[in-house]
Amino acid sequence: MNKRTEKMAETRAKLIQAARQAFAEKGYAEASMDDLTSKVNLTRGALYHNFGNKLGLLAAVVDQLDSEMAIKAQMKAEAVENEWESFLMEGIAYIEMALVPEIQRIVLLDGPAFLGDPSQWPSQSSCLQLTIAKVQHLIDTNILKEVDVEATSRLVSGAALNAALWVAASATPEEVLPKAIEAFKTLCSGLVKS
Amino acid sequence: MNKRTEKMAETRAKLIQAARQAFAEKGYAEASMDDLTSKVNLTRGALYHNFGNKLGLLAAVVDQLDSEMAIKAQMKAEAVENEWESFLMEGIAYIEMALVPEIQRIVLLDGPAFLGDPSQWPSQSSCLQLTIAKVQHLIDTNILKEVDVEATSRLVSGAALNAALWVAASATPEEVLPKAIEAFKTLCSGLVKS
DNA sequence: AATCTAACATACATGGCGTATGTCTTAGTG
DNA sequence: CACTAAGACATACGCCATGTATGTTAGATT
Repeated sequence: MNKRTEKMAETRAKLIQAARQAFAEKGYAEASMDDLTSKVNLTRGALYHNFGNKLGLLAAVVDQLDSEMAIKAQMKAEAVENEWESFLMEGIAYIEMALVPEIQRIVLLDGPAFLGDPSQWPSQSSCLQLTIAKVQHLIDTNILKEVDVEATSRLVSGAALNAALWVAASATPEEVLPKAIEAFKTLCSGLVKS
Repeated sequence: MNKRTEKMAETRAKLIQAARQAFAEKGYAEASMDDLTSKVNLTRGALYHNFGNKLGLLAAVVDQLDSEMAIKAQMKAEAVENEWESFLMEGIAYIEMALVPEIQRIVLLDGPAFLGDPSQWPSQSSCLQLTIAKVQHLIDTNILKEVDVEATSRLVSGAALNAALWVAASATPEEVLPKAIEAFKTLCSGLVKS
């Protein structure tokens, strides 16, 4: 049982890739499963066998994107020495990633609408978990006020994502992005111990 | 041409009301237009005549809810003397309203997913406009730092809405709500001039 | 009063999802 | 090395929902 699992993993990957493209372009609701499967020379049969239904495919796609986002954000954050600056950099990384149409459309818009609250997702939203860990650490090291960890994390990530939606919808994203980042920093400064 | 427009306004109201209920219960995608129209003794004919298509109906519903939200938030905010406290109260009001399933599902989840970014809606999102005006005023009166108005407003409202999503998804909303409010206040404190 | 407009209902066409069934390849077994 | 069992995927079908095209009737216009 080697050649079979190998091939199955390949078709799963193909379907997820096709779905990423289709969902990003047309949105989850308008994406046809016949279309996206045939683009990788498969049929809906493969899809239902591997993912159960259309929502299962969306969940798989969201999971993959979420993981990729968390990795990138962590890398960007780790590149900064200062702990507080590192925290801010993570948030800024989310804002910037949320500008990518694929992420915005699938993870930020369709994801919550069709899969429910991100914290309830199977992946548990790696991004959110990452932020929670970081906030906890900053509280432990006496940098942040003693706020509620989960609540603060949700507020911060929510602010970042919403800022990104605004930037992306604007006519001149390149011009407003720095403003969003600046406002984000200012807002977050309310969390630091004085 | 009086009795006709009168009756048409009535059917529009009936359809919007039915849609509010259907969208809130099943979500926009899963709501059947045959079902919701027949619940008020109409057919899809009335719907397409009045709203063009299913998205048109959603837009009308969102517009109505958004207006109601803005009014409520303003009332709550006006009840507070201190300008800064009043601003916070507005945000808190949004958090609390976002706990109402109807608002959460339709305005916060399905709205952005199917209609796009709220700032591009026909209603232009009264809630957002309200926050923008308030932020501008607080900057003018030298209470807030000189941040970018739009960016800050988006961040603040985004934080509030995301906090609400978290509260609503939690097992014990009554217990987490105060935490969310507290965290919101702390976060916003970063905006005040020191 | 006659006609015309428009609000709404009815009927039809299209397409998508989900499931049930079929087929073929691969892994295991004597 | 056949033979069988199972799983991965394709094919075929039914159902339902949206959107549109066509009717029908009530009310406005003259």
